[in-house]
Amino acid sequence: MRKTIKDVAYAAGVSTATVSRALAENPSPVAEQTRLRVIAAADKLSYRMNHTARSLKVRSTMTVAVVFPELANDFFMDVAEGIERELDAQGYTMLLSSSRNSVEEEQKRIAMLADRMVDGMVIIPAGSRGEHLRAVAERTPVLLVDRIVEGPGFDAVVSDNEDGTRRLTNALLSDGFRRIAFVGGEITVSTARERLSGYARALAEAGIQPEPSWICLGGMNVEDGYQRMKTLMEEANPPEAMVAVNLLIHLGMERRLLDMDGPKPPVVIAGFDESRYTPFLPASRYTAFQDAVAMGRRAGQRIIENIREKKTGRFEREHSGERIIRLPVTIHHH
Amino acid sequence: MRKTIKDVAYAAGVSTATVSRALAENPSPVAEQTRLRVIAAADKLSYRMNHTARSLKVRSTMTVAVVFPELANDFFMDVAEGIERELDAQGYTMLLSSSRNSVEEEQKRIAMLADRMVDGMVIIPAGSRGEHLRAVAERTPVLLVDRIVEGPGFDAVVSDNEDGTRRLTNALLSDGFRRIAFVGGEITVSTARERLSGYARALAEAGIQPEPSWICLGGMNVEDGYQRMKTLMEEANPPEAMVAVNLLIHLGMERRLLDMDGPKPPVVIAGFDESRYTPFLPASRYTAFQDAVAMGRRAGQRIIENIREKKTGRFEREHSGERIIRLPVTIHHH
DNA sequence: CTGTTAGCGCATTCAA
DNA sequence: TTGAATGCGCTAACAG
Repeated sequence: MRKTIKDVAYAAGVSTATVSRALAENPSPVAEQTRLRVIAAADKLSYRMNHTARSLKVRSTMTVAVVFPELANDFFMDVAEGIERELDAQGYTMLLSSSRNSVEEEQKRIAMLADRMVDGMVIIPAGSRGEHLRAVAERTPVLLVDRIVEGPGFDAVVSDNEDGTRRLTNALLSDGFRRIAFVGGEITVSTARERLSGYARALAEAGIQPEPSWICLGGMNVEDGYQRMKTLMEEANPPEAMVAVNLLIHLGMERRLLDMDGPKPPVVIAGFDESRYTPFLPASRYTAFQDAVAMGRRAGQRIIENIREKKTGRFEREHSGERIIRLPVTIHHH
Repeated sequence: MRKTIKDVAYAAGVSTATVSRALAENPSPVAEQTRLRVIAAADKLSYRMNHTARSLKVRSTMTVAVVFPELANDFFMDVAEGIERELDAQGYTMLLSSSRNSVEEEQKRIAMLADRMVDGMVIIPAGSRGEHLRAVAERTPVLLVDRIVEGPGFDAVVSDNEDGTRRLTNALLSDGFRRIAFVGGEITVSTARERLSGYARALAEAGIQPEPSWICLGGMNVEDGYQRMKTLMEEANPPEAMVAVNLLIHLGMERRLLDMDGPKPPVVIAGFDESRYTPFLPASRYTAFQDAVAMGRRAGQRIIENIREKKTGRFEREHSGERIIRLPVTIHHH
């Protein structure tokens, strides 16, 4: 059997209360001498605290749950790395799970995690609405990352998406392109919406009226990018350049180009996000780089702050309005 | 405050024991009528079980910890997806964390997770030795994935790495290449070792004696691949083809090719693993595909079996010898 | 079929 | 500075 605090108490010739005090993080009133005796006994027995029992008692697990739409996604995992580093530095543990791009699944996960008494949650929401988050958010600090949901109430750490596509589009305009398409995503997802907005704004500022066929919305996967590029290039007068809403779409577009017979059309793509493979994508000219790890770190700090505020009771008061942190993006030329 | 079992008992006019029985997964002896009353009371109060309290009592958290060297890695995350799906289907929750490629960190993580009473652990070991795993493995089922450690004692789910590089090399040989290099990894990592072995075996079977400079070992990152390709191509009589130990190395090699001035040398690469970007890598001709999600699923099943065996006491007995599952790899041509 | 009782391992009153 | 007692929320004997 695993040793308990009782075993240590017996071995050190003190009470369990004293052991608890001696082994506590924050200095408790214990004579230095007894503390040493307790510690000696503890590691002679290789005692390890039962974290579950402690959690039940102190009503805190020192755990932060992270719920992302999927795991196998470079951007998300960089964010997760950032979060974990920050949490770890503060003594928290990260519990990472996937909502599989389903709001329903997300809701289940969150409920289950709340049952497990996680101290806080960091969520990249699968959908655009946040009703199902509200209930849990009343008891547990919740922080949104990357995407926000409709209506107020949630703190968030996101990128300045509109600025990103605006600058991407401006870069293309500076290069002399005028017929610029936007290959986007579901308008329900905040990032997709904001990025569309930045594109539209840049064109408007340049006095260009986009043709309806230039704006392609819908799914955000590789296949969607492939199909849209196909459709676009089959037009009588196809666009000369395009802005891709994310890496998956971008990749799909490039793959379509790769699959085309005959001479490749000289289209140019400016897309959100980049990866180690970006140098190999022939049409890629500009990318809007989001520092995902940094975003994760900010999120980690933020959720810990919220957890602490809640503990000290300042939570309710200061949370009248939500705080949204917008991180800048960097435009890279290739 | 959150409702407890006591509140439900009071509302339903029964004892807490009855509530516990009525709400239990596995059918307990409760009159259907009282069960209904309890359930009604429970969701009128929107009661949710305190999972921590339950865990303390039943000494099981229904949680499996997964410790990987890093999170931002496509292969690992596909494995994680597979594990999670399987665990989820069986009612388990996955706790994912990173050892940051450090054995020391791995040990800390594992100890911490053991404190949290996880029911089992799935580990991709950061190092080649397993001493630090042994202690925890005596109390908690441990399963290795992708990589194995020295000495016996651990169940594992891995790929048939040797077969993979052997077939990769044979494919290159069939194409007429004779001067084939192996750009590998740390010999301490089992995958790297096994893959080297497959390459060497294929050459030996073909009666070819590799030149010493063809076998490049060491780090397994993009930069390492870059450097090695550079060195190889600076030789007087460089190899015509190469086998890459993994995707990162492969990528580094391609990048070096990309950076070279003048006409590109006509080298061909056969590498382990593939990604959505593989079609864009100019030198890539063959890949050895590992179904990472399937590997994860097998790992998930396996660890759950071990957990159940342990519970039923069969654990110690049947675990005299370890069981290593080797999954086949598929060779793809590009 | 149901209630009573007794802990799981720990932190924290309250006294001493 | 220390110990004894209490209970976090739940389940599992053991009676009835």
